[in-house]
Amino acid sequence: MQGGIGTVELCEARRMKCSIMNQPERNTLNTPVTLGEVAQLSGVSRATASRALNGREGVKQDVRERVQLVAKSLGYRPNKAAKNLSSGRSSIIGLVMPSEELIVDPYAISLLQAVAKKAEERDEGLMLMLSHDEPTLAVRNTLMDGLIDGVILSSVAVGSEWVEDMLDAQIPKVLIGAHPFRDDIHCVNVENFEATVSIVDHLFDQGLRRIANITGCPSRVDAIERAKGFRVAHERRGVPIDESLIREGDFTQAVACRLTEELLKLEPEAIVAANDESAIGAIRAVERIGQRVPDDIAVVGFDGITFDQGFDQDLTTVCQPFEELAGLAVSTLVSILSGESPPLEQMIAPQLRIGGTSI
Amino acid sequence: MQGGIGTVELCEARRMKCSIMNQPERNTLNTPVTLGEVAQLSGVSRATASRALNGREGVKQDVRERVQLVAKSLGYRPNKAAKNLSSGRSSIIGLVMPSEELIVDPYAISLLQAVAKKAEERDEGLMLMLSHDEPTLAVRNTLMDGLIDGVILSSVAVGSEWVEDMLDAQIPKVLIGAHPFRDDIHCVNVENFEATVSIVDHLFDQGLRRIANITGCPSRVDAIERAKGFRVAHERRGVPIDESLIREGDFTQAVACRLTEELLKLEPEAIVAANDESAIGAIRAVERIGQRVPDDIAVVGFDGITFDQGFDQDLTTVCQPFEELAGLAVSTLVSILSGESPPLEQMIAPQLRIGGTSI
DNA sequence: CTGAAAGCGCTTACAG
DNA sequence: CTGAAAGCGCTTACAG
Repeated sequence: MQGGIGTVELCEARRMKCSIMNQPERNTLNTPVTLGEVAQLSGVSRATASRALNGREGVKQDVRERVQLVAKSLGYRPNKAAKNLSSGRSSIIGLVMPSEELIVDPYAISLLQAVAKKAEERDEGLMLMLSHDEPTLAVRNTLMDGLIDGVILSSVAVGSEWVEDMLDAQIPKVLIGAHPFRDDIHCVNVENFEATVSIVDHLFDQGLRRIANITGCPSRVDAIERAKGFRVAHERRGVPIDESLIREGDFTQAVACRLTEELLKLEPEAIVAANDESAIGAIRAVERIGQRVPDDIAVVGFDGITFDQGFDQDLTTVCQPFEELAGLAVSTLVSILSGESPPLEQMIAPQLRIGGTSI
Repeated sequence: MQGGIGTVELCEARRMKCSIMNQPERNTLNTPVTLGEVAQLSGVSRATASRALNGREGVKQDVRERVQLVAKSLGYRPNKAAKNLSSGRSSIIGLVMPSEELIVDPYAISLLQAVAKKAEERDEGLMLMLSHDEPTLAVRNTLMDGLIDGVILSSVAVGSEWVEDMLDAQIPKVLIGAHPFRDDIHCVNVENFEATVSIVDHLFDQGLRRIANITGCPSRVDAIERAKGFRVAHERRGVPIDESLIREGDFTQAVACRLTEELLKLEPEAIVAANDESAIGAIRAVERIGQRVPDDIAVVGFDGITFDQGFDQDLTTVCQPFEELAGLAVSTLVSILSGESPPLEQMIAPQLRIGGTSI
């Protein structure tokens, strides 16, 4: 360790400082190492140390390396509060989701998990902002408090008042999923439409023609897009649709189960459920009347989370690219915060997974 | 507004300052109001304003009120980074959960939601820390960064290495659920044992005697406690247990479904599932062989989240007091952080909910 | 390429 | 009861 005092001495100095000044106990055992200490031990000023550590240009290579080495060996971790205060960036992003959806919809949970992971990878903190009453206010406040830099929000809530408020609010944001009426908001989205076409095509390929559809909540864009995919797939192949086989679901097992009980009387050969939960509900109904999937009827879903759910059947479905989606959302938000102008809409094509419920 | 300049003038002043100094654009439209501005407009020093706003004693009543009024009318929001830096408290708590559990276990999600709500109510930010590889390290780092003050962790992960590490680490923490071998850690817990006794008693009251049990993961304390409850309930009533009716599950639908298929051959009159997911799996198995719940067999669960899950049956279960649990966890952590010594273990008795699957 | 200095917005002994 | 001042740990023009 060239230049400056040795590690041992500094440690000693720090210990003395602590005991002498009777520092108020911090949350950690040992007082954290500060930039000043790194600088001192590296024999440079705090300014230079800061620049070296933050990859700012204009630092001699050997100096940079020395500082970095010292920082590492000291286990230096920059104090985020100080960094935040002086830089204006907190490096925390908010994840805004409707509180109820989280409970009902495994999709929301998978998304949450993926965003948490990707945020961590980019060294961004993730503040959970489950919206109950006044989410827009809460977000705006948190933003004003300097606690978060911006938010990622799930479009599952698009349509509810608060999301509309939020979209209008001057808050750096990225939507996961699309908004039906607005194209002025950054969003990352999945090809719901084409993916549904391909899963219906898959059923056609099995020789199935009389296909039922349990749609999702009509207020949600993904549901609308999937419903459209169902129709267009038929049109493209010239297969007529029996309108009585199309029923409006709400993405839940319970409703899908009830709807399927009705549908089964019409003897469809397959059921296209708007999501995996609905597919599971459908399968339950089929089993209740003693029939079997896929021998008596094929069932397909959407999302690709049934396996994780501990569901015991190998569902044919479309796998949401959760991690890609989340990664893109995080990086898009970060680039907005950096003053860049990422594309307003970014699409990802999900993957079809053929399972045992359709073959 | 007595003392000091008027609101209009200050606003004017601020606007000028912004435009003249060509302030770097913050994340918000208008530059946030600072303590200095509140103080100036109130005709006091920043020190006094700070004391007044933070409810510190030693401020004349009328001064306090004036400052508070000014702060309110200006929409003052203290900058958290600054507050954090000078006070050493971030007012953010971490919620640590195993990433996988979140996907598999609705219990974890309900807990997450409840903790988010309660943290918000206490004006504590909630940082989500889903643990993948090195959670202890991540938590310790985040703590050292000054980003979080402490953590709440779910005991669903007790037994995994990282939790054990975490428990030993010098991190302010509260466990939700118990730890099998340690009583030196603050935890809030539910009466799993007694609750299970009471739900089995309920089955006895229905005249049922031949009762099966699908347990939870043997590594989890709640599973152990519930399994014990099942046994003790029998002992207390003097009802013999058929050991072949006790099977080890893992809290998932899939496994419970498979186990139930086996159990049904032994013709039990009822199945006590260790959680609602298992109960749902059991019901699926029952329906598959064309039998009905509760006519042919009664099924009960634990957790009380099936209703929200969109499950269409009214399950008899024990309702976890999620909000109480979460509220207690948050307040316990806060009191630890304040240097107080809350009780190490706090128990809550959950409520039995009689549904249509057992009567 | 580097450093001294000012500043981010708050809190808190220390004097009065 | 109140204020001037120092300090929390970092960043960033501004000079050299």
